[in-house]
Amino acid sequence: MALAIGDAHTPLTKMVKDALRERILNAEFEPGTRLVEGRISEEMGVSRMPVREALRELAAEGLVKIIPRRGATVSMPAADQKMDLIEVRATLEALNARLAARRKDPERIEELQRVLAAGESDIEKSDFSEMRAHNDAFHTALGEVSGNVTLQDLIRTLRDQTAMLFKQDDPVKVRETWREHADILRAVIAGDEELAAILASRHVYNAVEPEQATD
Amino acid sequence: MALAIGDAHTPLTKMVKDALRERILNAEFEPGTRLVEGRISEEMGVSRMPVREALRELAAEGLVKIIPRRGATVSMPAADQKMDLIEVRATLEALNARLAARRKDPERIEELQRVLAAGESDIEKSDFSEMRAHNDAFHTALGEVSGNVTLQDLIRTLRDQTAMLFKQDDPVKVRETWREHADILRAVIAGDEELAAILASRHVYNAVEPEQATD
DNA sequence: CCTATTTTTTTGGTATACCAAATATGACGA
DNA sequence: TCGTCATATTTGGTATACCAAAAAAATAGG
Repeated sequence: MALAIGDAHTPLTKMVKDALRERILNAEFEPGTRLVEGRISEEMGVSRMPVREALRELAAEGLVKIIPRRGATVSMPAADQKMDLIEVRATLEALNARLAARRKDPERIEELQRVLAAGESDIEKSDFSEMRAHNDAFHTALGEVSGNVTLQDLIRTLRDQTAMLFKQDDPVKVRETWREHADILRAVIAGDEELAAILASRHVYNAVEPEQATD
Repeated sequence: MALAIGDAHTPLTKMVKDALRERILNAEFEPGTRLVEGRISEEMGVSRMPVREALRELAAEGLVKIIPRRGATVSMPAADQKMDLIEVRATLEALNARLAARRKDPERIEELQRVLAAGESDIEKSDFSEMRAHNDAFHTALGEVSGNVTLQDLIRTLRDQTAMLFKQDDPVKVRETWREHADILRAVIAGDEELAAILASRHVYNAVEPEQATD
């Protein structure tokens, strides 16, 4: 009993969450499986509270579905929701780019250029983990150029929700990705709202839709 | 001690939340005021748990800001965030209408027409509370026509966040609102994505910006 | 074999109580 | 007066324990 990974001092909620997430992603728990609080808490040797919390958070991430009075079940993310997510995210990223092109705050733009350069140098070094960080940084910075905090929050949430569904770091694709970043930034600097919006939207579809669509 | 409104059997969390919300909206608590869990729970005669929960929910609504290890403070929504919210909501409502016009599920459309008729009859009867319910129903139904659940969720959240900031039921405006609903529905039925999107977007600006909105 | 009823599980919601870590506050000495 | 250290508060996180309402499972009846 008790969690296999007994890192004292990391919140139990997080441990429970990670454990569940892994099992879900490993298909150890198939979609539709009921996740009974009591059972999990017993199995992991924690009280129900951190389990509840973990389930809630997983629900926010989209891995679990909670129906009132029915409890939590493993939800099959991908498939049906996948296109929905992409559609929404593309739309918001487009709005974001449009606003960025409209406001184009000089300082933030500089920051963007810095991140862009960093990302491009990561490609040379094939440093994927740095690249991922810079990718996030680029999108974050772009969000800051637009200046719309609400929008940023939503996009971040959507990014979290799609993150694990479509993650992959194909060397070819990565190069493509940063080329697109450069294009978007160029459009933003030029103040071409329409172009920036279109490029940003397309960027989402490209990054997220590998080759073989599961749907 | 204890909540003034002692409705047994309504969750304490909700009572706490409502009480806090009211005081915040009444400016009894000014923006920036610290909301100390212990103090509130004592004052209202409940334990800290429902207070925490209430604060979290209020944070989700945007009335309160929670900074890690710093606790909750009253945030001043409106002003700066207002346009952000509207911008995002308008964009998403536009996407929603666009998708609705694309898929136009016959059954849902019927539902929409029913709600539209109900809303229009509310106008005759000047039944504002019914009207508000039908207004929600209309938007919900429109969301269902589009078929994008993710989108629906986001829009609902945004609607919640804007609800109390811009609420008003002016008899004249109300008539306008339902005329716009009719226009949107017409565009959806006609399958005119572009028009539906534009009308839906404008609808948000109109409903939310008392004077007028020509963006 | 299917349905109605009873029993057992679960979920939600809450109280109470600790504790460690982080923050706020106040007193103190430079 | 100012920076620093000690002390008091708070927040987060968790355990444990109840309870009512709702759902699921088991059982009785037709």
